[in-house]
Amino acid sequence: MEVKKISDYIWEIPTTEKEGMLVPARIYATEKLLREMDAGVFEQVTNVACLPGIQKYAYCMPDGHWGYGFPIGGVAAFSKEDGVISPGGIGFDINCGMRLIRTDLTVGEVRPRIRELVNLLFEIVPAGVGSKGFVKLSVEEFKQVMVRGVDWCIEKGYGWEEDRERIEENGCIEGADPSKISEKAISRGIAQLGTLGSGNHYLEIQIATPDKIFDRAAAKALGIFENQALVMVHCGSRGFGHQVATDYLRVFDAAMRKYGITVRDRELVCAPFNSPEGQDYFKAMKCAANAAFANRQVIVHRLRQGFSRIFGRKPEDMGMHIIYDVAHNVAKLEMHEVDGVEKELVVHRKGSTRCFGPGRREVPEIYRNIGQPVIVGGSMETGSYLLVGTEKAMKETFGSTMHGSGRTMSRTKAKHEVKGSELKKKMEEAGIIVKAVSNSGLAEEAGFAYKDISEVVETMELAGISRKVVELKPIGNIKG
DNA sequence: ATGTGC
Repeated sequence: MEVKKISDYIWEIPTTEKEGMLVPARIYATEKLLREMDAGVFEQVTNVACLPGIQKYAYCMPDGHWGYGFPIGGVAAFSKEDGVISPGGIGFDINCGMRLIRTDLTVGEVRPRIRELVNLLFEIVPAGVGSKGFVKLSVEEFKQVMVRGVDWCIEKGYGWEEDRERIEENGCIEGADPSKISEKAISRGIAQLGTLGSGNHYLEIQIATPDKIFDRAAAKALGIFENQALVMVHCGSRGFGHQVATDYLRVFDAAMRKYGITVRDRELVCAPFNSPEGQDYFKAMKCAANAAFANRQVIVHRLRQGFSRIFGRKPEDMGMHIIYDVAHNVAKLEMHEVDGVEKELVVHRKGSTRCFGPGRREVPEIYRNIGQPVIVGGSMETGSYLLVGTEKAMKETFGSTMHGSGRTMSRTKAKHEVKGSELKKKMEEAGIIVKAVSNSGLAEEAGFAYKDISEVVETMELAGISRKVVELKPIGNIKG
């Protein structure tokens, strides 16, 4: 495939490369990361460029890799009037996302208690496939969670009033409609509030590395200081979102025939955004997104309790404020400029993060002059980053950046490369105390199975899309 | 990612 170099960090595949491409495809990467990308990325991103109503470019971020229909690391914006919505552009785990919680504690206070802390958090935050949460809900209450998200949690005592504004969409996307949710999705999701899940989902105790605070002013505004302990949470909507995606893939199969849409790959199944089917999925997707925000909220509530038990102080006396919460698997209606005209677009981000620049009204007032916080999770061995969005991102990528490091090795291969028990020992020697539901699950997440997070983050920094604030290093990890 | 294949 012909890949044109636009800059040191942007590569373009022209519309002449594939029949039916409506816009060019753009990949953000260094030359090295581009070379390492699997062939699936090029195939998939150019397939996406063929979807009806796509605007400007089909994008892939530097952490991109092969996914269901769309690449993971993908961004695609569609016209609200004559574009589509596609579950494959959002992902099965609807509103999979990251949340970062600060503390006033230092590494000196936390490290001596880390094993105790990891053991307790593992006990009070259920993890693993099929795990059940501690919150018992009636069907009516679960529907309230779908509609009200974090607001419901705060009302029930699972959080603080201030938490709301420190979450993308304030933890509640308007317009969720539980009548668009199947019985099966309800039965899968009803007992899962406050659970971590499995795969690459985790809860991690991290330290703000002193020589890795890149922007002092932004760090201060975000409540970051040298040697500070923080907690990062990575999880989504569990079996509930998965079932919503499954349900609507089936609905959309029929809708495609009805509306005469053809796609290059069956996994790109979609429906016109304005069709009844498209709107039903959008409303159901919002239910799952709100349930995921609520899931992370209940987890935060429990980890505040856990810290309290270990350190003998109230969470509010330890400064356990949420820094921010980002969704990296979701579609949203947003205003963006296309050919000099402000338009409302259906922006799909799948394994990519919104990174709005300073001044946008969607950015919480407390952060409005530094830009939207972006939480990027690396592998459990390497570390993570807190970034902020830029004005340039608004112009170039519909205000979007990467979401993590991105896999380079299959789960199966990773498991053959290292034994979970050995990896655990190696991590503990390196100062990371880990407690996982399964050892084989741990091996799948080994650092060598992922791209170098620093290189991925640096790419978007040099491209001017997101700016580094601080690098965070793990000292404790709880894994499903 | 996922009651880890329908």
